[in-house]
Amino acid sequence: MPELLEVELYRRLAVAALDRPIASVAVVDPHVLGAPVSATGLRRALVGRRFTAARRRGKLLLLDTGAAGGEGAGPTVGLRFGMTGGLLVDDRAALDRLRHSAGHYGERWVRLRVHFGDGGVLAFHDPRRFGRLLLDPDEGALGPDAATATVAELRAALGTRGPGAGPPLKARLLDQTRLAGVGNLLADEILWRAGLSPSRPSGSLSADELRRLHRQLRSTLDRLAERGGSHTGDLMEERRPGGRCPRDGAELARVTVGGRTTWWCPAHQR
DNA sequence: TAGATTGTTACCGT
DNA sequence: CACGGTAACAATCT
Repeated sequence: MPELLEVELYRRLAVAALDRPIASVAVVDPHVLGAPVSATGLRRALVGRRFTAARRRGKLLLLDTGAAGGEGAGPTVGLRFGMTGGLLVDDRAALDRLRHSAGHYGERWVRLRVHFGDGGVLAFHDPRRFGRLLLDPDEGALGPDAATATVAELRAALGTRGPGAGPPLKARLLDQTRLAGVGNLLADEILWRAGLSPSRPSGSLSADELRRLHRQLRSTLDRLAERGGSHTGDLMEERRPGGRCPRDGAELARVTVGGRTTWWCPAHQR
């Protein structure tokens, strides 16, 4: 579920966890910790501190820490939500439902808890266990955030190797090191709205097509944010055999691009 | 039951 | 070596 739009909702929820002293950390499932982080190491890094800022870059949620009393910066916690991760603060969720979780947040899928001195708790929830907690993640490894990327940044992300060159356009949109935040559902929706084929060579866009893609990137994120998330696109209900293009009624094609299932309209996406 | 799933990454071949 | 495609990961849902 979590693409950029969902992680932004998690970020806003996480603001409620700021400036509260961290009393203890319960690693319910050690699997959520990346190899270099141990449960004791994480406790040592966090207990006695507090979260001071909730930031986001692409699909990565970043929680900066400082000393509980005031001065003294601590490590930054990075939360990567994988396919099914979610966040709860004081038992409130950013999203009412999560797919792959029987429509609710179950106790059995809580992988990590951060307890605050006031009795509250921040919980990391992840049925499928692709999510990870990272300490001081390399933010520079991610491309510019898709929600704020400029046309020039988008052009750089796609590459400029010229006509016929480069990987499929969709594969580049999904490459988090070039542009951060777009996942499989958003990529299909954006390309559908922009009228561009997912398999166009990434370097083959004209200046006009590039501007169109940039405009649709922005407007799609705005529109789906209003509607409630990455799964609220016009294409979503048609992602099935026999699904039809909501714009022109043509039967959608299912292909694999960039290793992901891709639905697109051969009639108007060029 | 077989097949699919919204993310990331190690590995393999060109 | 750089680049790009594939499988693997884990658990659940249709």
